[in-house]
Amino acid sequence: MGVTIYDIAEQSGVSIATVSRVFNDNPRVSEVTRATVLEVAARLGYQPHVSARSLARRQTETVSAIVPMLTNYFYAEVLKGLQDRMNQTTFDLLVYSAPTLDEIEGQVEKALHRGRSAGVLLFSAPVEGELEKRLEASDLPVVLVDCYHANFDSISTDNRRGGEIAADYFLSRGAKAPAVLMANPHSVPASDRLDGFRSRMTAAGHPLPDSHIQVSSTDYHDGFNEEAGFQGMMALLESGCQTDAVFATSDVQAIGALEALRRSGVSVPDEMQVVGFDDLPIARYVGLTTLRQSMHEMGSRAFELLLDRMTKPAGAVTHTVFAPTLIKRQTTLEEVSE
Amino acid sequence: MGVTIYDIAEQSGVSIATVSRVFNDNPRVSEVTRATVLEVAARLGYQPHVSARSLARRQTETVSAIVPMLTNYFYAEVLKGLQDRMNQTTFDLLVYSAPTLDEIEGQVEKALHRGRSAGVLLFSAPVEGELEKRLEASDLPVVLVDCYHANFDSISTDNRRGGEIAADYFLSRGAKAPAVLMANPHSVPASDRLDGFRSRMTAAGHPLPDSHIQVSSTDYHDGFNEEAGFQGMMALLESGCQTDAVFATSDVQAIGALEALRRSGVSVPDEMQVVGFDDLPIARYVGLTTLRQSMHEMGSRAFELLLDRMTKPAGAVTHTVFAPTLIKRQTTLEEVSE
DNA sequence: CTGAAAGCGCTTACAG
DNA sequence: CTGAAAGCGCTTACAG
Repeated sequence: MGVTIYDIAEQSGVSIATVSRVFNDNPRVSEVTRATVLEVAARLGYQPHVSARSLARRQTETVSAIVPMLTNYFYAEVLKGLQDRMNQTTFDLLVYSAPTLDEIEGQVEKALHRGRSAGVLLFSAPVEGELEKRLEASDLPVVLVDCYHANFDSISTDNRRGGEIAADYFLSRGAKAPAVLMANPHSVPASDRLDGFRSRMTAAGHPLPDSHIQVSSTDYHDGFNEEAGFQGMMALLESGCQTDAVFATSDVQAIGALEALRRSGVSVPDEMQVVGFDDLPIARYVGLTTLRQSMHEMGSRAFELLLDRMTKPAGAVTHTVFAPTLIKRQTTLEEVSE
Repeated sequence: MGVTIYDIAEQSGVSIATVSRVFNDNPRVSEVTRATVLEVAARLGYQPHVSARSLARRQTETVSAIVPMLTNYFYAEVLKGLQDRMNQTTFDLLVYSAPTLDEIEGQVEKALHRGRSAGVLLFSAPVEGELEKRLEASDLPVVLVDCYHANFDSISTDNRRGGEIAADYFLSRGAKAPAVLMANPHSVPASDRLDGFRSRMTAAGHPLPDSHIQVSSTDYHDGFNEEAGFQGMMALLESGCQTDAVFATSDVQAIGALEALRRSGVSVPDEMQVVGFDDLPIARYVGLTTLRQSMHEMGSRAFELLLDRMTKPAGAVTHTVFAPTLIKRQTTLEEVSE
């Protein structure tokens, strides 16, 4: 079948050790033999066998990413950043998906499987209990993305800060009775966004009543979905509370809310201001004011953190936090120049 | 480091061959030794080494997918379908991205690398020239997704039919001067959609003038992006042509177009009807009439085709085509019950 | 600078 | 039902 190192050795008149050295850029090979080996290899279309190489080297060149759901734009974009950075290397990317909490452990188990990958990127997972133990027990490098644990490198957005910015912005624009469209409470990013928002409102003397917090009624994507935003907004409108501003914990929820407002004939931003979170490409096209996350950069940095950890397994644990930035558009402003 | 087959053999008092047989479900092992081997393995936390296994077996349990861009919802959803199906097996998924045509070959080369994967899923790639040769030369199973080549199994949406349905629908609703927001012409799916639409208009005695075809001005995602739809719609409005209906070759383009219409004060659907393609989750929330593709199912079927091909390398080549379905919403209808 | 040899951790005929 | 042995295709000290 495949051309092996033996074929090349034979046709080049050298030993397999020398052929191997050539392909490992070992300097202890004369220029002339290097050239002939390369020439023969090219002629025969030789490629080193991936498995044989990792077995002998005791190390792979693949990285595993475990994400809740590819169809969530946030994960797709972070993975894109990861891939773009990885393309500068020879690493390959294995992608596992774990939509629900109980699936995470199983996928982590796969990713951690002996000989499978050189490192693991775990997305948006609460690292505790069995999962925590499993991760601690492994000697593979692990980087957490969009979540946190003191003992592992992590990278995430400052979600709490995002909530604070949203609250401050509403306050500065004179909102009297803001509400929050909240994803599932067990989602750490969502909770942090809510906490930041709430703390700022309280500090400003406008504590957020529980009735102004609408938790996602549907679990899909952890409550980060259009339907949840739509239903939440509807419930808010029907409850009769005098809400004049809504902070949604994601853009997709905000978009569902905008549709609810449109159908209900509530004008945006006059009667209701809306702020989302993420800054999806589409946000611009529905004129959504939102908090932008640096998704692409999170991906590329995540890979670099993993590389660092491979090099220095015992180095100090590091936590990288990106500040979200407020992007103002028509759901809060009348006039916008873009 | 890791626990090997030797450790288990020793502690179980059997040979490594027997241990191996147990883990390969070989029936030629007595129940009692099987039990003790399993017990010892569990106690030691044994996992077969992935690379060693594939080297010895001369086959891997990973599949490679090469997609243009994860951030494109279509690909994310198809991959989701793929993963869901793969999760019923022990296969893992390697994901490569090739945003531009000239990157495809390089990524295909990686995926085809000796010992890397058991099969390749190639998305939306024009299989011709060097790429075609490379694929033909390989003995790995290949399945094309969202593209076509006579010699390889493929799976795709009947894009031409989608265009026809859109045209028929516009005609039935009395549109006088439809226009098309077209993605990049080198995109085969986009061309097919346009062709179907155009042929039907011509057949009905309303041939589509070139001035009514707005080609994407931006290359991002092959012209399948909001900005392209926005600019295209703007150009159409400014051209002064009496367009009253627009078929966009994707939902994202349609959404950009809707924004352009909103800003220009053109009412939808009264003055302008809009139809997209894909049926993204968001389509429902902007009330977009569109042609739905069975993305998830395409993914799962694609994997099954690959499995079939692994089993029967010489079996007849097969082409699976999904019919798109028209989903009617507010961008063409006044009243909709959802 | 180069080669012979051991080893990476499995699988799989071949005997028994 | 079980074991000894060869082999998968590399890498890497160890000699020279």
